Amino acid sequence: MHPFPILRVALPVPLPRLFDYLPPADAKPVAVGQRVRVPFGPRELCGLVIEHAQVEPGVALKSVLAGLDDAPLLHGELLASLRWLAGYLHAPLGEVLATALPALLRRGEPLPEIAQYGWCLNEAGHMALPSMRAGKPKALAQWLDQLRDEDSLDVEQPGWRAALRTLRERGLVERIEIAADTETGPGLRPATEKNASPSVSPNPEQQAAIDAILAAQGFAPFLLDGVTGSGKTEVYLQAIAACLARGQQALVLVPEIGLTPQALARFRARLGVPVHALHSGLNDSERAKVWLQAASGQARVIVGTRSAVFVPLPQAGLIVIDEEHDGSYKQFDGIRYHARDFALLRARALAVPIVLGSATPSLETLHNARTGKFTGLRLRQRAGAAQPPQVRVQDVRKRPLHAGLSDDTLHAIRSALDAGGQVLVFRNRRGYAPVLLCHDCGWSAHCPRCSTPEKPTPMTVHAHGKRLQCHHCGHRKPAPPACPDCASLGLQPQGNGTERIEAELQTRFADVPVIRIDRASSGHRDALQHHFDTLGAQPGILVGTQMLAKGHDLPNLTLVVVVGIDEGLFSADFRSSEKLAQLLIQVAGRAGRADKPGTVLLQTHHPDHALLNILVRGGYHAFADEDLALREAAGFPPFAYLALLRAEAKHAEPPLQFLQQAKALLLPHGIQLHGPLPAPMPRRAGFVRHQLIVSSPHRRALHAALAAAVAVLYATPQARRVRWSLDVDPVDLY
DNA sequence: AGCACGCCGACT
DNA sequence: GTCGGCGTGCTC
Repeated sequence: MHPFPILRVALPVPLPRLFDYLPPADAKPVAVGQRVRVPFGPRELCGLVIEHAQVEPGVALKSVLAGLDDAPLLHGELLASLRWLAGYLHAPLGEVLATALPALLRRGEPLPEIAQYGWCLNEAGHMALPSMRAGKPKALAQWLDQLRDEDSLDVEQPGWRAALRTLRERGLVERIEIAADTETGPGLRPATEKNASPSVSPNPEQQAAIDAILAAQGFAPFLLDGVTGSGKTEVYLQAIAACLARGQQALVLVPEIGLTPQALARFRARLGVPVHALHSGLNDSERAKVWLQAASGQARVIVGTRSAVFVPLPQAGLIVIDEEHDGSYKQFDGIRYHARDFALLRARALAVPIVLGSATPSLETLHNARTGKFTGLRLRQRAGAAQPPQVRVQDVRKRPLHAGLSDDTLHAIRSALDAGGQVLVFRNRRGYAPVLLCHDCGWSAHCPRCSTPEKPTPMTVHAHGKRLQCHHCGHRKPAPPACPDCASLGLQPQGNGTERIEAELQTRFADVPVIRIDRASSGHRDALQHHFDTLGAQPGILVGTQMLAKGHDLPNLTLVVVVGIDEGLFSADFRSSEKLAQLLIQVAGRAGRADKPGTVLLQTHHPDHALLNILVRGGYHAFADEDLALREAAGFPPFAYLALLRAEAKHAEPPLQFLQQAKALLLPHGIQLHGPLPAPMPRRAGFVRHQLIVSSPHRRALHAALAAAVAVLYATPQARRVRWSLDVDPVDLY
């Protein structure tokens, strides 16, 4: 038989290959990048055509049922970058594409309408205009003497709704679809001097950073390294404005917690063009629209969280990653991509500058800046001449503690409140107490689904001692009234979570509001904002976890208390000290304003700990020097490349067998292997977990080995008996 | 991952 | 006598 044309299709199944189909019966040509509906076993799936090929069929091919789009959905740079990503993560292309596409489009649904509409006076309107009474409708009618973009109404004509309704009822205006090249009056598109609010004049450091970014040609990675309040956003804004002025698109990635309505409002006000937000608050249809608006070039500025790194940028001019060290850029399940790293790849492919901003850059990024791969830009001045906070390490050994707080700390809180200030108490443990212990026999409450005889996982006490909850699997149950082992009534919550600290502070400082901020108390961003709004500028205390480390402005924050960092000082993971240092610097950066210097109080039982002292005396960069040296000596990133192969199942044998086989496959490639070993959390939600760490000082060697092994692993029968995953460049080894 | 086919326990 | 448990096999 002669070879004949076929379509190679990526499908959302965990199989590392493409599937071949005959063109659809209707004989309409299907281009690469178009979605197709195909039969797959007993079901139908939506896939994406990746290649055309001339192939001698080894098997009888089925036909594509239908092409779903008139034009390719993915093409050019984005399609090429996603193909690269699938290779880099050793993941099936179909799954990578399913992760990258908005859910609506991945399901094969029709493209939502994204046409933009404008309003203008019709003939009757032009006739009626001179004789209209003065007022809102007349003012709007005058403005609508030329076609105006619908989006610009909000900005240019506040309170337009009632006026527009009046004009419509009188039949004086009409709504017209705006084609991409239609001329519109000075509305929001394109940017104009008129509606972009004037920029603050940058200080010399900011100006130098802006100049460097604007002078860049083609791919140019920058690290914008500046402390809190040093004005990184101003640099982003000016770089974006310049990008818009060239008629290009800008993509801005922000951490999950950073995409606040205020931040968006600031971008909108300053840039004078619509800013398209892409975050978890949007529904499927809204997400798909923003994605398609980016693809069409209508969306000029896209601000989004991790998954926004997948928007098409046909006229790309700039990518910005704010708080580039933030952990939320890495996806921890499914396709484990790192949005910062993928953004760097895309910037290279798109030949545009990319700005990574942080007060506490990841050690990878810092290393890249030091070796000259990235251009380092420093901002050292705090805006408005704000003083850096004073940091005090407080030795609490042998001191009495009240819900974990020392007398000195309580006094400091009292003084700060009396001076009209606000206080933030930071503790990285949720709940009331981390452990429930029997004072008589030593029994303690453990999670039945996450514990092993060797490694029991305690359940955290919640709801003032009434409930137990496992923070690893979410398992909940009522706290027992008596010890299950000895029937003693002497069950005591041990240790202090945010809930207990809140209770303690409420009784001691009954005259001010005490507000707790953690995952349990503020489920969504609006609740979080509400908490900050209720406090306003009055004296008060905020108690919370990581969520407090950044984001919302507290106008009068003068004291930050950090409790319970000692666990973090001795954690075994190679990245735990980096994370702790970043957290401490970020939390500390929130203290103090122009006229009110801030104080940071670190309570610790290890006042002599080396990391703590380097950090307090020398700041983040001194810490980074030290930690980078340790990483180099120990052969950890950024001086080596890692991958983590994990497997879990109800019983221990299948994961071990699977990883043993993986080890046998990887061994001949001369890379370093560590394991298989029980995972640091050896059981979770009833699953036994093992892992194999794969590393090499050479990226190419690591990937060659992984590629060879993974191909076999997908086909092995052992793989069916476990849930397994490969994490390339794992952020930590947990 | 789904989904079907295929062989062994407690229910109408 | 059946409904259904999940083992294993396949998907162009």
